[in-house]
Amino acid sequence: MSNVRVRFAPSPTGGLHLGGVRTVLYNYLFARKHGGTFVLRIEDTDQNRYVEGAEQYIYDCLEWCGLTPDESPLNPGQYGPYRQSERKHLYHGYAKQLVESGHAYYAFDTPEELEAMRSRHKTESNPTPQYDRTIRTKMRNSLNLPPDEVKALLDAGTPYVIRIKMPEGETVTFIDMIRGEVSFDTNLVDDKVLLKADGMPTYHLAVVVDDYLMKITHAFRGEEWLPSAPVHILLWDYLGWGKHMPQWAHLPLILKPDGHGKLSKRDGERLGFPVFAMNWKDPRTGDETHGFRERGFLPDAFLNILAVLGWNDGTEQEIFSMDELIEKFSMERVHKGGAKFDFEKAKWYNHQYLQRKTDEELAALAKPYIAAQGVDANDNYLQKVAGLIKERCTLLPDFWEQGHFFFKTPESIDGAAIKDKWNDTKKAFFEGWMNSFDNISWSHDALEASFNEQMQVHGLKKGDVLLPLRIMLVGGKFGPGVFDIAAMIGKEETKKRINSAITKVSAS
RNA sequence: GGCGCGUUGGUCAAUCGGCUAAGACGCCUCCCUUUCACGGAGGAAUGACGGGUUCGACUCCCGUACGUGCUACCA
Repeated sequence: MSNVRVRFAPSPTGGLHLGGVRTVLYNYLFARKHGGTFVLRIEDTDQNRYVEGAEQYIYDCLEWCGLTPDESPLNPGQYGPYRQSERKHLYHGYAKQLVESGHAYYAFDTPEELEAMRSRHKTESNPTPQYDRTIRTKMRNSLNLPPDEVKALLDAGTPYVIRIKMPEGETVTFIDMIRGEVSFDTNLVDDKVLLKADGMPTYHLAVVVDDYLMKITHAFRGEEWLPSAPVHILLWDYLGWGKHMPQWAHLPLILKPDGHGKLSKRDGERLGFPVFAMNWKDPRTGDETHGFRERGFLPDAFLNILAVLGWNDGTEQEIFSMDELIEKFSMERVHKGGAKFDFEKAKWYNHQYLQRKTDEELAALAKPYIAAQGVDANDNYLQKVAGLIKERCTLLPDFWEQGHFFFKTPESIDGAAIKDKWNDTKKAFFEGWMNSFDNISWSHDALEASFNEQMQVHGLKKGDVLLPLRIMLVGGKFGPGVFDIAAMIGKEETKKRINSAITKVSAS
């Protein structure tokens, strides 16, 4: 086991976005490839955003994907606790240490005062004034207040936050595994809050403290975190942990297929595709957001889709097994730019994965969808059906869509397509063919042979009766070979469907 | 507005100075199949723009444009 340790650190505020799953995947692949440890840490420092069930939902998603963490709140290692809310007592000391070393300070400004500051300094050219090196001299903080007054305020239990004191005129530079060298001017970064008035750390403090304490060696997160990276880099340094700082990689964003901006769950609902890994029902609003699992995606296909959304191995390979991904993945080959999500290609992947399954596996996968229609098919029959229709199936629910006629008599048939050129000869043909049923073995080949024989008898061609037969049996112009279907559904059912269609066509 | 990051066909993308610019999805045509799908063969479609550097630039540098992210006591 190497010393590589990575972590996925979601905040349990809702469903797990496909971008989040990709971050998990990349963490997982990196850990496996390097024989390291994959940690799941719950970032629940904002109690206002706590959502019932969201944490469990994350576990369920990871389980469905097969991306099980080596250490997590459910399976603690030696670096627990793994929920930040349970680590609350750890952070204050570090924040205080930063104040004492002069890299942070107490700020007593109330939300109202901050609000006032922002509106006071707001101008056309500076629409969002920041609490930065120029503003901090005008606020109520331990940098400006006399020491005894600060002490009095503290002793009186006045609410305060601790802010980082951004240095002046420095350039913070670091090497991102994907982007290479990235640098920031500290004059342009504000004094971020490190410890909130409720005693909880903000992300900025927590991520540094926890990554250090959990001995994280490589930190991967979305590109949206890049602007606050200098704060984290500085914190690692100020806390005296510089040489232990993880290597960073900021992953490109996943964007909307149309329009602009990053992909949100709303886009999925609007464009008709899932954005979350699994269905998520918000307990507060009751709103349900659709997931890939319920849409009928296979977890391995889903993961393959995400793996190549921003990464490729430099060859023409499109389909990768988990073992291949582990072997080939490298952060350096992750694309820098954001990628628009393409649902059509996602479906193509799922179709590919479906084709690679055995009929037995497909039957097991399709069974719940068939059962949901009130059909209790036996496994052997289901397997044969699966083998016959799988090329036509892209998503799991397609097994019913494409194969329902194997289980139930079609409720309605496209009669017009038969009636068009219907005549007594054809009627005689079908009756004659049905009469031959008792004299043949019920198989694809025998059915086809007797069908051809009857065609000769009545002077008909395939084009005259093959399509009508299909419609009689399946209801429309789709499905696998007609004789395969007849062979499967049996003699009585075949006769029943033909007779019913003849009656219907003759009557109208 | 400021700052960061990015920019190869409609989409995902290869290319690490030699390109007549791969491949995949999607689209179109044809073949196979008297259904649909699968499969096969073709096709249309790409380096944002302007300057450098270089024998040579999609590849390196600079600028511009555009896109995107951040700019909370949210993550």
